[in-house]
Amino acid sequence: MEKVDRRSEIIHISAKLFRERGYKAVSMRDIAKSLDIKAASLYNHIHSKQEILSLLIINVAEEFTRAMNSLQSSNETAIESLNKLIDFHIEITLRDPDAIACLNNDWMHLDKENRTYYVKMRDDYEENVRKIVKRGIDKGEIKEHNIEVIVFSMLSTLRTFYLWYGRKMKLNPTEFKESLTHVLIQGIV
Amino acid sequence: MEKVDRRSEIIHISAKLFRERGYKAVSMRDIAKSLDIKAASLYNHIHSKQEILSLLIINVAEEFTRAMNSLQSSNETAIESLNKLIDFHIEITLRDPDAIACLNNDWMHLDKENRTYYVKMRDDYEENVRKIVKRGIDKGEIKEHNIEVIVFSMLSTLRTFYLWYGRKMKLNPTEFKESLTHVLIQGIV
DNA sequence: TCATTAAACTAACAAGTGTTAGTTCGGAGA
DNA sequence: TCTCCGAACTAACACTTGTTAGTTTAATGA
Repeated sequence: MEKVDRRSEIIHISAKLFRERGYKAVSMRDIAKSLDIKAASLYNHIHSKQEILSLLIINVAEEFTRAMNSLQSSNETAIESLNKLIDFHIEITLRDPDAIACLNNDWMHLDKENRTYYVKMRDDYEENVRKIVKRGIDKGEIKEHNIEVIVFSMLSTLRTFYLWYGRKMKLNPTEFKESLTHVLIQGIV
Repeated sequence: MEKVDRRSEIIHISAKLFRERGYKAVSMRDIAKSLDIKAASLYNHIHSKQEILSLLIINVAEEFTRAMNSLQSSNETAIESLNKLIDFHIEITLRDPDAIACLNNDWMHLDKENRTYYVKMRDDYEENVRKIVKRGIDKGEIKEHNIEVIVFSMLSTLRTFYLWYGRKMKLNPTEFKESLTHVLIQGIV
């Protein structure tokens, strides 16, 4: 009954291995061995190693882009927007931490076409966060600090969340979300 | 007069390449080509590719450890300690961003011995930050949030600082330091 | 001037890389 | 029962990897 198709199995196990060692350090034979088959058999299900990487990275990047766009449309306060931003970062990270690790660490190994596409999405994403913060400052919701510093500190934390959750953190997602939001927005003093 | 020895040249150019593509994706022939020599010639100056990586990572890791230890001894407030922490993170990052990139992304490619040593240093380091935050909470300097969330948010930001500085940030180090300290400690609202 | 030496070179190695071609095999549908 | 066909296999390919051995070269110091 547990009929999950091989293709998804390959992609999931690859994500796990790429996360542990990085794309370049994982060979097709490594992936195959994890599934108890031979490397050549992988090609019955996927076209290339590169395809696995693009699937992993582009899918999750598009997911972030969609989440960001759905934020854009509503007209709420900047702080409300940032709250939702934190929200979906946590949600996506919990759903697929391995893919996020790949995105963070191996995007430069995408082929030219996908790399360009990814970098465009990333830049647009950051620009949107910048706009939210700017809006908050203009309306007096956010203190007048350097925008770049705020954006950078927030995104650094959210992007490397996958490294921390489950390691030392015993909170459930809801508690964690609340705690993180406070720390990122109200500060610690 | 510009007599910098080859060994340091090799290490610096390697750091730059490792940062761009990752340790596994950079070959000895790549490093050699950057210096306009052949791969075999590298071995007149270094013992192995692995040696380059350990030098880069262990040196900067020890630098962080030393900075942390010098913090330990003084008896100042937790906030003052965190201020100094931010300080030397910025300072070390500005001095050697490439080595920090290697440390962040390629530590898992260290040989067993150095990997164990590095992980020990990293864990001790995090534990020390945790202690500072705990001290701050106990003395009422820091709000009673989940310690792990505070430590994680702070270290994530400081560790990925190398990715941001120089890209969009036009501030000089002093201005930047002030801005970052405010954001990390007082929050943004 | 001659011996020494650091640092470059060429050539080669064994192992590992992603990938393709062609084959085998067992189960599903006619 | 026979025919397909997906999914595994073996074998091999062309190329890249880190590294070693042995050689050349140009500069230095006696």
